[in-house]
Amino acid sequence: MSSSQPYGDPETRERLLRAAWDLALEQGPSLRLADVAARAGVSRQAVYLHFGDRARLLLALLVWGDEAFKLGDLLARVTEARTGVEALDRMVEVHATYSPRIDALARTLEAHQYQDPAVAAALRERLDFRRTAHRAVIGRIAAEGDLASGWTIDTAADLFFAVTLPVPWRELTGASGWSAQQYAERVSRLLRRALIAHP
Amino acid sequence: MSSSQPYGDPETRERLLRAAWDLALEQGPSLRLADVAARAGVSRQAVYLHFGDRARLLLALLVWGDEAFKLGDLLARVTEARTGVEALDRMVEVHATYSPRIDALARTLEAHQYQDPAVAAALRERLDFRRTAHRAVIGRIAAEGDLASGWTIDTAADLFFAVTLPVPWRELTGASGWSAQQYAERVSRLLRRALIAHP
DNA sequence: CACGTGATTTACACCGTGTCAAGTAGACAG
DNA sequence: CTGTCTACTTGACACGGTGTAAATCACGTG
Repeated sequence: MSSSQPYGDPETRERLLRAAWDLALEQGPSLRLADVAARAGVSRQAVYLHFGDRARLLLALLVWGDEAFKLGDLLARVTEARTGVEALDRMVEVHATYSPRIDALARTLEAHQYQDPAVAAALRERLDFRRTAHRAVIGRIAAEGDLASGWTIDTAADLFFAVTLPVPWRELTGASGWSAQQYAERVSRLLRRALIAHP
Repeated sequence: MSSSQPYGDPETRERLLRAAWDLALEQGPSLRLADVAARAGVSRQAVYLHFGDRARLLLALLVWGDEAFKLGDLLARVTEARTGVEALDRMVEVHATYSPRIDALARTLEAHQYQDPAVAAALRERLDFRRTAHRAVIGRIAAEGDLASGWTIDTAADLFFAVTLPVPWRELTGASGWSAQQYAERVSRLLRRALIAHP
């Protein structure tokens, strides 16, 4: 049964998503569907009836997380910034606040992208969306005449995008022990000094 | 049987490692031990006799790759640089040339780190080694008085380390289409402008 | 030539995914 | 009260991959 045509009780679906989310947080990326079902208080087969297979459950979880954490509202704050440079700062802040929330799921998806082309495609699509958002910020900075010499919009945008990926965030806030605020400050400083004409 | 006490014919071991390497390159991170064995012309169980389990095969592969591609020689060029800033450039060049060579294996290890604590630990150790190497370069830059204001050695080193991780490299040279030379130039420029006092 | 030892194979148990068929409990209509 | 539709359960099973145990082979040595 496909997930595009929802099946079953929405309440059960919600319980399954919450259960999967909690388990991803607790037990990391080795998410067993039997555990998800048990946590939600339904049979393992109910998972298949609701989501079809593991990949679609994970993708539903991604959408569910974005809504639960209001990613749209966060991104709106970026476009509402008064200058491009301020938008850059705010974008880094979005990463600082949003990355920890979805990190457990992000790792789960990263782990499964190799075994499942559908997961890989969804992840690729998400990264491309992300790149576009960063490019828009850099484009605005360039339009305001604040892009430092030596960069094109594309190269600067790609660097902005790459530096703020989840993996570097994970290293800096994990192994390096940076707080969310420190991450935002230091990454913003790095990018401003390198990319902005008059920082 | 553990891999610390090598087992069996070294030639067979070498054939297995080559087979695993080739398969990682061809088929990506979903490396099946049966395929490795078939490619090497031995039974699947020979893999277990030589390496114990999947994790130890992958780790042996990592060491084998470092030797085959002379990682030590590349890193020596970094310490031989005449200035810290030149060492930074050379370190970025090392990533530009070395990352594509071991990318297939890196992805395989990244994919399995979640299922296998031994792989995760080995990867963590490698990242810590990498961080130390980057810290040494930044330390040298600071000693020469070229570290820009606003950074400590630790924060600058962590950023240097994080920006040059394999995942950002993969995005920039893959989805963004940068050549190895473009990667080296642009990442060096980013880091010099942000971290160096008089770039 | 028997023999032991190291190298390797054949056979098997296990775990998680995904599928299938049959059954059940409750809501709702006639 | 009967039928039927939905949501889910139960139990079984095939498959693919890992890791293990037992049997077999190759070969140098007495």
